[in-house]
Amino acid sequence: MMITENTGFSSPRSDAFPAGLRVLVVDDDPTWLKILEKMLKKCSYEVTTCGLAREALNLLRERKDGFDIVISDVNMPDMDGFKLLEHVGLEMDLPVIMMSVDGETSRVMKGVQHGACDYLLKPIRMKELRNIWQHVFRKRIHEVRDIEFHEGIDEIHLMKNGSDLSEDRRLPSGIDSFSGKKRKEAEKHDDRECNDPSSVKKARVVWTVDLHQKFVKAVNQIGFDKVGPKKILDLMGVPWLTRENVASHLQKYRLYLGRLQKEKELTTSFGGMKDSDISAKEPNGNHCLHDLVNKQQCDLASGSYNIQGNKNMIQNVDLKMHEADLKCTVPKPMEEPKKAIDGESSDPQKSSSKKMSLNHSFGQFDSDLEFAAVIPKQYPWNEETSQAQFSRERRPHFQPKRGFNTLPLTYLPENIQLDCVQPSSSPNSRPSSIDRDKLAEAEMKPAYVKNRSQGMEQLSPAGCDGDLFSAQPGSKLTNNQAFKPTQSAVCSMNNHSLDENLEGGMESAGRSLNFASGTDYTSWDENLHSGSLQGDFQPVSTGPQGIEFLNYSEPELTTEVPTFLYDSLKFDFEYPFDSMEYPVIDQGLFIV
DNA sequence: ATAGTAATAT
DNA sequence: GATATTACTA
Repeated sequence: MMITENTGFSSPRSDAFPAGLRVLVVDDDPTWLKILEKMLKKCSYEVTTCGLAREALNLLRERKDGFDIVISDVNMPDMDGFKLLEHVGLEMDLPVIMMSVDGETSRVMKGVQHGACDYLLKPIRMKELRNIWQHVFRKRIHEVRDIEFHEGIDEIHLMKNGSDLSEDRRLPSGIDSFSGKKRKEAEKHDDRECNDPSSVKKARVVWTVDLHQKFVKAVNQIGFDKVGPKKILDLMGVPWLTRENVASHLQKYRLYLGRLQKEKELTTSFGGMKDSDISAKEPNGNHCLHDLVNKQQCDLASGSYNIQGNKNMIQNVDLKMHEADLKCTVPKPMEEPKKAIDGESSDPQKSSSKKMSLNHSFGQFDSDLEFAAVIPKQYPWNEETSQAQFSRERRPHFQPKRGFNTLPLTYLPENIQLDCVQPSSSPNSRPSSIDRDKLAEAEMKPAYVKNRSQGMEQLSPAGCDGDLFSAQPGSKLTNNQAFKPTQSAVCSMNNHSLDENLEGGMESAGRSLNFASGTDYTSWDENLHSGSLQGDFQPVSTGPQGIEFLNYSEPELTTEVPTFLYDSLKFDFEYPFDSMEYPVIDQGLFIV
């Protein structure tokens, strides 16, 4: 399929983070080996450690294609790190990163001269390890660059993207070129290794449900008033994310929240108006909106469940809003101080009122929203692009030799479609408009709504949803997907969430999610929190993901939605399903 | 010098 | 529309 990549290169998605990159770490100090292994794994890399240089060399010789990059200490008893470097350079074209405790220029120089692609000073930080993959891709990049431009530019490009790696101790670009000598030769080899991943380019972060969940979680933990990209980034524990990525997402998130608020206000004050408007579009269940609005007004109301309702509302509103507010930065809601907010932690008041207010919505919505937000895109069926995204999201497997990368991409979409989507797909024929019209379909979703809270059910988005759906392809899926079982589960959850929301705004969101997801709530929660988990799970997920996905997906679909949700948390692949479940929400989330 | 945000570009 | 990047402020 073709994706609409801007890159002009052939390679489809360079976006994916190269999870699974096989790294060989060589250091005579077992402590460092352990530390590095841990850190690298956290970065989603596949790590092999080795205490002896000779042993490392043997390993490399045995498994010619077994590694993508080598990180070696300079000082080692059995063999000088430089020696190893030399051998590796001669016998294989693998990029080698040298490291040592001291940054003595002469040594660094030596490393560079011997072909090291980078030189790290020992207290090595995650930041520096995160982007070592760039060395692996550099060749490709070079190639690409040739196509595109001159050399220098590309490199710079890379550096930028990748980034941190070199930040601290990065060697001059020249160094890279050094190592480059072998690279040429190696290129052929590398090509194979790195092939699929395709060219490098920059990775465009796809905010999957999983990521967004982490994001929200982090936001909640930090406290709305205190949130900042950096803090969020740290809490999220996703190694390959940059502060900029988070900042960007945060912007979007705030925008979204702001919108929500605005809408709220509007609804509140002009509920009638909206209704009328809405009614105009969809006469049927708009009254719900009013009710919803009212509820929403209460911070609690906004609770996750409502979310759906909200979304609907929002969407409706959006339609209107768009024109005027879309960009308005103003939206920041200053309305309520957030009484509810305090619930969480932190002191709500200090920070800007606007934020606070937003926050409210944040937490609550987030949970729900998260799913919704990303999901739509993910669905492959929807668009080719979606596919691309999908793959990326899944993550970055770029493992050259491993087959899984391909797996997910290929089968995922199809399978999913078959199972879940199909209906939707067939629906292609049926236009969105139809969807709306079809209350029956709408009913599906509404089902949850009803279950949750009777009052809410009015909201049942049927009417509103229709719009939403129409708007986004994902919605279709959701509709189709909506299964009775799931719904029931959801409903129960929802109720809980509502209560909770009342108590503590933010948390409620998280909880609600959990509930929604069903069982594993805790586990996933943890995942979110602990970066380490992430790291572990991510990589793992990569390999198995595809497989698991298959297994899970089908069964779960039939059985229970909630399950996958959890799963999804653990394994990205599942998302699709999840998303399916929470269609409505999705749309609403980030509609912006 | 860094972090956050708004604005703008892709 | 989503995300990246830039520019500016604190």
